[in-house]
Amino acid sequence: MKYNIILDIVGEFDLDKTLFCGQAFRWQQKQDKYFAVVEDNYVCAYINDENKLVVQSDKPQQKEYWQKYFALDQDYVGYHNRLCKNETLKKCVQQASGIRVLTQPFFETLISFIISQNNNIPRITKIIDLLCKNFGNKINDEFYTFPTAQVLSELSLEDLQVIRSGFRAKYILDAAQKVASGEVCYDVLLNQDYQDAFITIQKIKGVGPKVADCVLLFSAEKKCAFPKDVWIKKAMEQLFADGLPAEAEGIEGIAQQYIFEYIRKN
DNA sequence: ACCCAGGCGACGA
DNA sequence: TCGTCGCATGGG
Repeated sequence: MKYNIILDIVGEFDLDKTLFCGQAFRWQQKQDKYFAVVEDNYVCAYINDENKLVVQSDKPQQKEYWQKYFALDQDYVGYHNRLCKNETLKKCVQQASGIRVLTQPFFETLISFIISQNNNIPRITKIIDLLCKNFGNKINDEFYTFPTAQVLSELSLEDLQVIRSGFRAKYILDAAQKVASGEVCYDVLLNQDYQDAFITIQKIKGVGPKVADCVLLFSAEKKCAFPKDVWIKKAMEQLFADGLPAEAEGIEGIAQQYIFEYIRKN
């Protein structure tokens, strides 16, 4: 780990919850440190005794990249205050305080949430792990890069059989082909507003409203994306029968993380 | 043996 | 356009 970056934390920040609340699938905890491969960089992250986030890595990376990745460039004090004006949202925020919405690499996020459909988290993690070990680049005995769209786009369904992803394999190939060809492009999604990006990403087979919102929220910086899975639908019935409160307007995705964590615990 | 899992596409009305 | 159903696989 040659490179060392130290980031200031403003507002609530819970690294453990943020990495293991179901938005990311490739972080591993060892004692009080967390390890992963992000892009092609082997990374270790931890909170030091001055409550700063330390990010160590094998390759150089801009400080701004990690601020955005860990959402330390966002006004979470402001989000927090706004959401807590609503009593029900306040309960969710307090239960799940410190969770942040990461900004993760696009292709990895896209494929990960395609794999997540009609699936459970242990198996999602296992399939992603097999995908990286079979088609990514080796960093060390445990860690591999996430395979590129180019590499996956050249595979056949039989090649992909080793990851045991079932009916999702054909969706993975379609996503890889459309990203590799440029038909679906991250920079375009970033520049589109939410509504247009929501339509664009669903051109990929196996990407419906839920997966689209996950990719837009967890990678393409659309804070108003509001992924509606079975848990959130349950929460909406129980807690927000009249729809999301006005306090969440524009930051529905931030609220979603708190609500998701709350409903799963209760 | 069954049931379900951060959904989606195909199909019929 | 809307509701229903099958889908690969593995763990409980």
